[in-house]
Amino acid sequence: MSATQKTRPTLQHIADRIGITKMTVSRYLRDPHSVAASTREKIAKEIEATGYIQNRAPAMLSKASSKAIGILLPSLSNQVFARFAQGIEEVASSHGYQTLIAHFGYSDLEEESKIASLLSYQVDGLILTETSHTNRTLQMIGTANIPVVEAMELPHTPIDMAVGLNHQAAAYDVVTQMLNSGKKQIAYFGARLDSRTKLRMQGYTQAVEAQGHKPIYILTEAHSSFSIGANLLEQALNQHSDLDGAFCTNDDIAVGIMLAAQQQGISIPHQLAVVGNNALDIGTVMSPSLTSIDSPRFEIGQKSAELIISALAGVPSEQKVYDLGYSISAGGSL
Amino acid sequence: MSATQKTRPTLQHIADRIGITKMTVSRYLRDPHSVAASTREKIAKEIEATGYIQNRAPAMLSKASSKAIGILLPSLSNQVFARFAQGIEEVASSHGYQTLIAHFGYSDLEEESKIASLLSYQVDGLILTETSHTNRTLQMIGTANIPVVEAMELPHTPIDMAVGLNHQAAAYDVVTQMLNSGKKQIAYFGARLDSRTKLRMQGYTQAVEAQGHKPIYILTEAHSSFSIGANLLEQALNQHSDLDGAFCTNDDIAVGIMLAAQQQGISIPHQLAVVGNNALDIGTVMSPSLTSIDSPRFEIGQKSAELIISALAGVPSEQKVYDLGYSISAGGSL
DNA sequence: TTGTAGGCGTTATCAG
DNA sequence: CTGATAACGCCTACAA
Repeated sequence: MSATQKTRPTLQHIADRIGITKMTVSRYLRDPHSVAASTREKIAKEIEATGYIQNRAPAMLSKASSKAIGILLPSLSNQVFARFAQGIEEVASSHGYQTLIAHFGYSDLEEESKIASLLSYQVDGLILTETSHTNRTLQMIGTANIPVVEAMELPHTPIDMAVGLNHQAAAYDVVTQMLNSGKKQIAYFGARLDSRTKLRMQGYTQAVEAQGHKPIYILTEAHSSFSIGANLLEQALNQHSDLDGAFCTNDDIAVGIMLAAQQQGISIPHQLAVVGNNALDIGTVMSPSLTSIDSPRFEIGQKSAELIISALAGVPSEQKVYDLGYSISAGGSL
Repeated sequence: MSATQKTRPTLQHIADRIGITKMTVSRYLRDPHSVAASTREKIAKEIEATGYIQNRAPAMLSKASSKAIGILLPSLSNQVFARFAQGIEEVASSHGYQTLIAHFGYSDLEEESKIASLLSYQVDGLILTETSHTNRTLQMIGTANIPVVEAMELPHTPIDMAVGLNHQAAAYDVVTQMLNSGKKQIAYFGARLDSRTKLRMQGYTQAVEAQGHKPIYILTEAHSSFSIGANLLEQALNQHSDLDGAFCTNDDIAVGIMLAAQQQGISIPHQLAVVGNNALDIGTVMSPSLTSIDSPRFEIGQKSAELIISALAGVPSEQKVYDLGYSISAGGSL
């Protein structure tokens, strides 16, 4: 902790103390065995003593490469993206890449600003989690000329690559199951109206209309939460007293609905079937447990990182869009 | 989208097309009114057309400044840190600073590696969320010579600055309330044993011992979750059939306990009082609602960012440790 | 095995 | 108002 010097140590500092040139120190850092054993020891000792920290700025300058992948998450408060980020990081770190995380609160403009920021740090690749972008975002990504993966969905015209699942089909499937179980008045509960909420709504609508029912939408612009779920149920019951099913854009809302329903003595699934999305842990401790559409988030993260890294290694993937599927986590709420 | 050039546009490219030097373009970017009106228009047009993206690498090289603040979060799946990050970003962005987020899964070593990474990108300041660090972490921070805030807790010997609250006192207070309400066999439920879990445990222990009771610890190394809460309750009831209170390190565990208890017909709070930490939204939709210790996370984030930015502006704060207090969000579970 | 020269993109400084 | 120059720290390429 004897910080005699005010400035961060550089290769030059280390070299000077030993009486060699910075070039030798640079070589040591990349491959310790490329320098003489005696030199090696001296350098190692000095690096240890000074607490030298690598400086990526020069590499960013000369090669426009930062060994970093930028990750854009819609929100930090949504547990869904934690496993996704872990999948990315597992693959990235095993290939010597760092990850830089930014979040944009489901806002196009905020996404644009965060992407500009990440690009200004010369990230080598980008992993996005929305498929709707501003024109300037698209332009920046175009000029940056780096590999980009849009994760979670399967856009018809991806910017570059995409890894995700068919949310619409998943919704169609499970809503059809609900109908087949005898439910007739199923409402769709959505919040925040991001693109996945809309896709699920489409799948829902197709399923109910296919059986001759009218879709019922209970929507809010608010950020989703457990308490919003509870509020939405109240709103739905006021308008549709014969409601017997709830298909929810996520588990937060689904759990909020279950808890509110049970407090009113509505039995689940007998009087009201509830289905969510994302299969979060909380659904498993509910009674009955929550039926939810599960997605391979960790694997989507892994695959996204693999695609970026392959592209950076000069091996662009032939296939541009990967569908990693979904499963239905069956619970007692349906 | 006519990407004729493969390389990212630079100031030089833009200058060449107009027939001026890059220096003028550089000036324009920092202050558009520092160049002649006619020049200004030409530059603006060209920047718009090329989709120029700022490159921070040279600034990082020459001034060792990146206009970025690094944030280290223990976990992305913990909702607690979302508001905290928002508080930081609100202040940072209003001062022209970006944020770079990394997470370390409550691991010292992972924290060290993420800090090394952030420092290699020349972040101008660091906001940490743990008070236990490896020696190498401390050394790196020392040599980096940048302002550092340890947020959430109130360490006795902060690295530099700290903003947080007294978790131990909060725990003492609320456990004392539990005891005063007539509970005698209160257990502490902890997971993952991070430093805040330990502080709360100390406060709990002091409170129960002050009234002549023996502390009961129900702990797990596992990552906390709703289902872990349910499991821990089962374990606790096996060992202590007369359990009448549960003080939990967080709301995930508390809610898991409440749901599991209610499924067994245990009435809350009559037979079992439950108290959590963090006052998450889910607690408000439980029935009864969850009593929980609430913390000013957004404000902690704001204050942390303010301290960093003041220090960077050359106005170091006299006071090094800020206690932002806590409140008890009263619910029916106590 | 180690050293020297040059360059990456931007900005501070000084000159015109 | 605009231009020329040098510097930041590291790595590639070449030289000894």
